[in-house]
Amino acid sequence: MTAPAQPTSPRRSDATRAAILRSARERFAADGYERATIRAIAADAQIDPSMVMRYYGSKEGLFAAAAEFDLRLPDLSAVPPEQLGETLVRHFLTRWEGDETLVALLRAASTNPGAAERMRGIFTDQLTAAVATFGTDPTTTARRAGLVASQILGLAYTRYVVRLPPMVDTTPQDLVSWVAPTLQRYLTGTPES
Amino acid sequence: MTAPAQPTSPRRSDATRAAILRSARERFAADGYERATIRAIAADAQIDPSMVMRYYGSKEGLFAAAAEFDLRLPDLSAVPPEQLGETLVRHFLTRWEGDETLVALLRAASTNPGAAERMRGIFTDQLTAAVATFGTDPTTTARRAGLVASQILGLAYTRYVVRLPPMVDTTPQDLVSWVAPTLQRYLTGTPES
DNA sequence: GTCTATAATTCGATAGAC
DNA sequence: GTCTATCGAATTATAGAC
Repeated sequence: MTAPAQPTSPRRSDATRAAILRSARERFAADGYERATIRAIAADAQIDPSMVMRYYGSKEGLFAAAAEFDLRLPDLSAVPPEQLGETLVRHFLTRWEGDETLVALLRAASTNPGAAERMRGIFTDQLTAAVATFGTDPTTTARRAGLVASQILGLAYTRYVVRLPPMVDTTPQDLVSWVAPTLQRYLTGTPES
Repeated sequence: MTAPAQPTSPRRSDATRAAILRSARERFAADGYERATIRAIAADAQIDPSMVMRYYGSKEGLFAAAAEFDLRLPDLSAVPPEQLGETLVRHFLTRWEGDETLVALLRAASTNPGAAERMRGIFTDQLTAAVATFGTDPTTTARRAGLVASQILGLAYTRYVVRLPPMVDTTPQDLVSWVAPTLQRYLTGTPES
């Protein structure tokens, strides 16, 4: 994959593929899966619509490529136990403030079954794995991860998708201080606490 | 509106209108705004597609009628202050377990600007008004309502839309005990608490 | 590799017979 | 009030010229 040993092939137009993916993420994030059209994506990337089909086969294939997403969760076992909540909120806010892929996935997962499946996979695999790295009762791991996902995705949904005014106007710092204790309890606490 | 003084008009086929609305809510809830077609809704209601247009004018008009939604929030000023969180979570869970209108709105708001506007209106007006009924600093009311909305909608999104396994499998009782303290703090607490 | 032309569907909406 | 027939527009996807 990353072995350009020959100076003869600087990849003719890999730039085109990258441009398509950028435009696709923008459109999918802004309009959702069905309203984002291949024609519009191609126009944004200033290429011909048929190129999209040639490179990615179908609209589903394009989405699958554009919605590849890694939460890039930090190693939670290296975090002081009482800072887990704060670490997580801060990570998520910075992670998706600069990358609209998650917003695209969030919007698409509302109506597209394949996107919903991918969303389940990401949060089930990546988040559950991260939660499992520090020592709580293994039988509660999945539930703790689910609760964290509910608050994290609710934050993203209200701030980036529906754009509720109070959630849009609040600074990342304030959001962190309000939401961190919630995640902290979901991760390490008990219901009644 | 509600003055059927004449026994002569039992409304010929108001039943048809009601059947259309029921099917519309089902389809909008299951498929979102753009995938839910007038043809499919009419088929579900076992009527002709043109009837939908005749009664509701357009697809947007149909959605507007089908997505009419009242959160039916209880009078929070009559609730013991320390039970506010629990009261709210329990209310929301029962409210939308038996009514798919909110799920329809949740899905549609992801891609349809009009539905998003309605969602903003519902949570800005109804929820903010309810939060304002008990005595906290008025300048924090909007933010508290926004935070509550983020957790409540995140709960609905993960449980009913994306259907994350741990969120689907958890009983309403357990969800209440986990989420109630979160809302309690958003409503009456401080960030650091 | 890039683009034109178009096939094949599908949808919202309209007109008009009965 | 209800239904048939259809229009016009938009979409994904394909075939093939250059």
